[in-house]
Amino acid sequence: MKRNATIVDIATHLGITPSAVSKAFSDHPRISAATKARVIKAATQLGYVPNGLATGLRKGRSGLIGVVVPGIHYSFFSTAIKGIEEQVTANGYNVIIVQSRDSYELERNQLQNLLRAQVEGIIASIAINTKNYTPFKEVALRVPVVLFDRTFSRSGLSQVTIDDFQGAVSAIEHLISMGYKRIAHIAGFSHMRPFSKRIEGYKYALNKHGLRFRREYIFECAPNSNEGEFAMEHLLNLKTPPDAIFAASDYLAYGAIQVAIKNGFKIPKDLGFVGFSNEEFSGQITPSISTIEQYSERLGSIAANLLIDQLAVEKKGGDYVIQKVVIAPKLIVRQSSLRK
Amino acid sequence: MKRNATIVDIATHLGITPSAVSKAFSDHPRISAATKARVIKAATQLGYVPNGLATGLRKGRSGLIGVVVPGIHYSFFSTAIKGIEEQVTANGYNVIIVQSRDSYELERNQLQNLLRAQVEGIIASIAINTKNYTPFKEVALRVPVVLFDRTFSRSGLSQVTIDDFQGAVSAIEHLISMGYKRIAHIAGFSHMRPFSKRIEGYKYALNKHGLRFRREYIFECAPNSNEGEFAMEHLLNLKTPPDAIFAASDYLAYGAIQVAIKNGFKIPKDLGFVGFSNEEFSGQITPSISTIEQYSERLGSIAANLLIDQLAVEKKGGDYVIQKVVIAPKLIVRQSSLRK
DNA sequence: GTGAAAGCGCTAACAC
DNA sequence: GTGTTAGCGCTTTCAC
Repeated sequence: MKRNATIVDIATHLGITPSAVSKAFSDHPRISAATKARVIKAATQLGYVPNGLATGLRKGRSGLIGVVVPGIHYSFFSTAIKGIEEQVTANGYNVIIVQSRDSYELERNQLQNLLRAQVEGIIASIAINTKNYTPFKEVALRVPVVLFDRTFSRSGLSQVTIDDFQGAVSAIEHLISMGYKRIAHIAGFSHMRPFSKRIEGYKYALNKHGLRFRREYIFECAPNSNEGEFAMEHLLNLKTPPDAIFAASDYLAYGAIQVAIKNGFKIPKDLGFVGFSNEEFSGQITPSISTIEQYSERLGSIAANLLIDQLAVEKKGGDYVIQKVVIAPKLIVRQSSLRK
Repeated sequence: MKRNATIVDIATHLGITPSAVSKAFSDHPRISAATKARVIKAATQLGYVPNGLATGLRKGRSGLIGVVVPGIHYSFFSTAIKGIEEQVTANGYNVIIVQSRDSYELERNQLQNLLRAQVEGIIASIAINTKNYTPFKEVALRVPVVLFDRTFSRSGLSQVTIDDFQGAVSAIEHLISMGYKRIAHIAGFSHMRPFSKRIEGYKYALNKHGLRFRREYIFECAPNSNEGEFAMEHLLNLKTPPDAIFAASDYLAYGAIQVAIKNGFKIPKDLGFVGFSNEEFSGQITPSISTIEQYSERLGSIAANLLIDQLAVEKKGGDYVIQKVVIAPKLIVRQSSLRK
C-alpha cells in the first residue's frame, strides 16, 4: 500500500509551508486565490486525502456518531439506522454502528469502544435485558446520548419513542368498532418500555369502553411467531376464549393467525387480529394483517436531529437540555380485522 | 461535558511520567507489576478512556473498517452487515457503515469519507448504476478492498459472491423435474453481476436439458414486485405463454404470482414459480415461494475474514493477493413449484 | 524499572 | 499573504 501524501508533501512540492497549505484547504481569507488553486491542483496530483485522525485529534472532534442497536438485521432497526445515517452524513458526520446482540455486557463494551473512537454523540436502543442505565448515564457525562424506541422509563436522557400507548388504544378501539367484545393481548416482555406501554394502552382502552379486563387475556412472551402460536393455543383453551387478538408484534400476530386457521376459525369473521410494527410481510400475506405503523425511518432521523442539535448547542457553550419526543403511530386496517 | 482524562493526568496523579503510564497499559515487560496496578486503579478512578484518534495517529492504524452498501435497510445487506460486524469486532476493529443509495456519485464521496476516516480496509457492494470500477481500484491502492455480492466482472479486486449461475441452474432443473416445459425468466438488470450470472445459468440449464431457449421468455427489469406484475402480464400475453417462471428475486416472483392468480391460474398446477434470495416473507405467504437461499450473513462474515486476513498478511509485509470466493446457494422448495 | 524526547498529521495563534 | 511555532494524546526508541 502506498504511503498517503500529507500536507507536508504538498508544501514541499510547492515550496511553501504546511500551514499555508492547511489554510488554503480551509479557504482561509488571507491566502491568495492563486496559492489556493496551486494547492488544490497539487493535492489531486498527489492523491492527497486529509488524515481524519490528525484533524480530529487537533480539533478535538472526530466527526463520528456512534449508534448502538440490539441487532442490525431486524428490519425495524435497519430502517431506523437508514434514517440516522442519512441525517448524520448530511451534517458532515460519519456513523459507526455497533450491535449489542441484546446482551448487557456486550452493550457496555460497545459503549466503551465508541468512546475510545471519540464519537461526538451516541444514539442507542437498549438491549432486551438491560435494566440498569448507569452505563448510559456515565457515557452521557462525556457525550450527548439520545435513546430511541427501547428506552428507560426515567433515565433523564433524551429519547424519541413512538406513542406505544396510543398505538395500543387505536388498535383496541378499532377492534371494538368492528364489534369484537372479548379482546386478548399477546404482549411482549413487560419490562421493556414499548411493550409495557402497549399493555397499559390495552387496559386503558378496555376500561374506557366498559369492557371487562381479564387477567388471563394477557399473555407475555418473546415477540416472535413461534411464541405467537403458543400463545394462541393457550388462549383458545381458556373457558371463555377471546374473539379478537391485539398482538404486540406482527410476528406474534402471524403465529397466532396460523393456529387460529388450523383450528378452523374464519378470519376476520370468528376472530379478529391486529399486530404491531407493519413488517414488510404483513401486507403481503393472506389474510393481510392489520397493524400499527411505527415510522421507524422517521424515528431514526428524528433521533439524529436531536443529537445534532444538541451538538450544535454545546459547541456554542449552551447547556444539555433533555428532550423527549413522542411520535404518533398510525393504524393500518387490513383483512385480519376488517369485518362487516 | 467534562474533559476526558488523559495519560498525562494519570501520570501527574501518580507522580510518574506519561511514558510509564503508556507502557503500563500495553503491559510492557519492564514496568513493575505494582506500577501497572496503580495505573489501572488511577485510570478507573479518573474515568480514563484512551483516545483512539491519538493512538491511531501515532500507530498509523485507526482500527476502523469501512462498509459501503447501496442501502442498509435491504434485508440482504443488513444481514450481510451483521455478519461483517460480528467478524470485524471479534478482531478488534470497529465498522463504519455508509450508504451509496445506489448512486455512483454518492458512492465515490462515501469512499473518500472512509479514506479520510483512515479506515484500514473496505468491504463494499457496488451501487446499481456503477459500471466504472476506477474509484474502487484507486481506493484499493491505499487500503485492501473486498467486494461482495454486487461486484465487477473483472476488476481484479478480491470478492465474495454466491454462485448465482449454479443457483439459477438448480432452480431450472427443479422446475424441469416438476414437469414444467416452457420456463421463462424474469431477470434483474443484466449489467449487474448477480443478475447476469442468473441469466447465464438459466440459458445453460435449458440447453443442457434440451429445452428450447426463446428470446421472448426473458424479461429484464428492476427486481421489485411491481415490475414482477408487469413482467407477468407481458409473459401471459405471449402467443405461447410459459408454464413456469424463474424470477431473479422473491419480490419479482411475488408480483408475478399475484398476476397469475388474478388471471385464474392455479399455482403450482398451471404455473410454477421459483424466486431468489429467500426473503423473510417468502415462506410465510400463500402460496409460499420456492426460492434460492443466499446465506447473506455468511457472505458478510466471509468477506470480513478475507479482509482481516489480508490486513494481517500486509502487516507482516506480505503481498496483496486477490481472492475470489464463491459460495454455493441452496434450493428451497415450497408450494409455488411443488406439483406432483 | 522508569524517564526524556521526538513525532504521527494537522491547525491556529501570533509574528512579520 | 505567508511563515513560525506549539501542541492535540499517544507511542516508542534510546538513555540511565
